[in-house]
Amino acid sequence: MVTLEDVARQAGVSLATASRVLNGSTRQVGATLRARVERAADELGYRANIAAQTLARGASNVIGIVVHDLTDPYFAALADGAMRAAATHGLLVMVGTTHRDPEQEIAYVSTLNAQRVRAVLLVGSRVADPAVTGRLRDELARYQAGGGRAACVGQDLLGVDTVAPANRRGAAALAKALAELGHTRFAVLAGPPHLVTAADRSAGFAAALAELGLPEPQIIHGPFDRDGGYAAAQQVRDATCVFAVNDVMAVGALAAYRERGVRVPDDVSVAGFDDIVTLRDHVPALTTVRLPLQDMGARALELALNETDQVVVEEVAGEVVLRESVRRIA
Amino acid sequence: MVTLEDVARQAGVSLATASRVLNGSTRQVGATLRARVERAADELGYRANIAAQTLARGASNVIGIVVHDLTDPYFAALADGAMRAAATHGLLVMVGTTHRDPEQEIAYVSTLNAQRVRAVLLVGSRVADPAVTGRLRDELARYQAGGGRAACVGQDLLGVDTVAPANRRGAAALAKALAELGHTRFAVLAGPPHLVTAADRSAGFAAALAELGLPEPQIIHGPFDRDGGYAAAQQVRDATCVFAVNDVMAVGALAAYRERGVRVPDDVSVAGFDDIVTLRDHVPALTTVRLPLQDMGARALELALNETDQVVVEEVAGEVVLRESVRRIA
DNA sequence: GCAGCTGTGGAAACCGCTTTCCGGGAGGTC
DNA sequence: GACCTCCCGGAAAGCGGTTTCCACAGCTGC
Repeated sequence: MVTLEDVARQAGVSLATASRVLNGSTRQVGATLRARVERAADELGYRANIAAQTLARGASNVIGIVVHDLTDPYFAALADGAMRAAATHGLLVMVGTTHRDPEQEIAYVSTLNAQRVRAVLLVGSRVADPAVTGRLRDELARYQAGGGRAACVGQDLLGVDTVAPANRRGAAALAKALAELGHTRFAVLAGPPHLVTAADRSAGFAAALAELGLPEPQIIHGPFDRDGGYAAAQQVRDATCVFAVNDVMAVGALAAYRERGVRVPDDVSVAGFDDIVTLRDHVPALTTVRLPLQDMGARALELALNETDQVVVEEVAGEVVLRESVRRIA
Repeated sequence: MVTLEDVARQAGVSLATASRVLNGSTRQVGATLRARVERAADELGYRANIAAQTLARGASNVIGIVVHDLTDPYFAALADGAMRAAATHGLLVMVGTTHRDPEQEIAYVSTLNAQRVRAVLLVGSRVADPAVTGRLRDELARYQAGGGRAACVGQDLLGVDTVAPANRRGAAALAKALAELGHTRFAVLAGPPHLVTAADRSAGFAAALAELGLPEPQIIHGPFDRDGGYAAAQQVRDATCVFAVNDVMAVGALAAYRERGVRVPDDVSVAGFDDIVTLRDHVPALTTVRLPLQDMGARALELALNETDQVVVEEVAGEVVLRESVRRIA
């Protein structure tokens, strides 16, 4: 491995001069030496050792993003948005996936802290477990005490800058739109009770129905993924409209209905949440609540990089999008 | 930021002892001192500075993965497989997305080299541009000269360990299967001519048809994504069966047909390639060639980590999966 | 002609950790 | 009891950069 010292020797200059030429410094270097150094670096194929730079400068140009599952298009979109934003700042990205294990999330924050990354983005729903959340907060606090910056996409539970999707309001708006179509008997494929995102959407939906004087929906809990939606759909009794708390679950529900010969939307209406782009060609087209996922990811990064001390929480509204998977009923 | 020295001082031991206790060493440390150090580290909330460790050890525990586009489920699956494998080795992952710009790919290799990452995974099709490929090879060679390890998922064009999907053979097998259903007039939504993956699949398909004595398919070039498939499908003339060189394009084609009232598979059969999991609920279900994407990602990581010097190329076979999007014709 | 700048190059301290090398004490052997 | 080993603790030399501080021009201005 060729080092700066090799370059300096080859160019016949000091280490300091070589460093100043090659790795941006405030100091000027004369044209002659500058050219000599550049030529030497090029000839030798010098690549700065970033670990050494990070150590010497006390700051790295890496950010960390922690997501639940990269193969879930929801997280892929958020991560992509954040990564694009990072690229515009010249930052590299380290991605960790927890596969929905909150302990992993804590472990990642610790590791990213050890890496002295410039910022950490926690992407995804919080869990309703004060103990876990507390430990995560501790770990984050430790990281921030060392000068780290953090932001979260999800619920404002960590005391850091947060981009918070308006899950309650979005679900409520969806409930109203569906009620306007004449539906009165609803079921909610509600996901796991401890997942705050799932719980919020479910609660917002139910609250809106209550406000409209409609009967309580049937609440069915289960996993937050496609198979969870598939399984939960089997348990629906006697509803004209089913709300799955995310699109991927809704797709599972649609698959379950299709297999059983239940027609959507003729026999039952189905709606989801998120408006995953990959699903835009699904048949029937999914009614959902659109979230600007890429923007949210990018925004979270900006918040994290932002130098101000006060914690900012930005709520992001969802937009109800009615498509073929629901229909007006008598 | 609390350093090892702080811990050592608080515990009343030397730096060396503290290091040995906290960061795995071959050397033993007595129980008393060990406990003192651990307590001090805990009290102070010590987190090792990995940049310093990397520098001192001369080796990092990070690997780099370069993909084209994380929001494309093909890459998400490959990346996820690689990341899971990395996790079992205790490695962290740095992900870069090129958004299909080959220059970006070269730039990432350079950056990851500077980071002294343990291994680099290049995931995705090569481009048929010898100049670009040459520069990428140079950059990789430089990285490897410094002790870096590299592997690729795609074509064996870089002189590094490679997991190579059997694109030609897979497409050929698909062609035969479709011909067996009675199809004779084919169109290929071939993607961009310079993308080797697309070109191989297209060529393998055409070659198999030729071998069967069937007429040449209509070849339609275009972007490698959903919209590319959508647009290309509009140009198909007079074929009973359309092969899109990847699933995402096939979905675009299906959307185009659906909008125009062309029924699949009644009026036209459609097949893709990859067997993207997220699309398993698509209607009609997509006939395709299954690639074990997660395994391939994981395998590429193993190859990269493998210490042997010889370059190994592993071909991965695809499996034809016939589903509703194709039908037998008279 | 001389004090005082400014602009540029180099020596060396330092970033936080690992690891080699050295030394001293405990235990074993004859 | 002398002599060897082991075992374990600490001092210090790196790892590859950055940056402070100093030195030495060459100018400017009066």
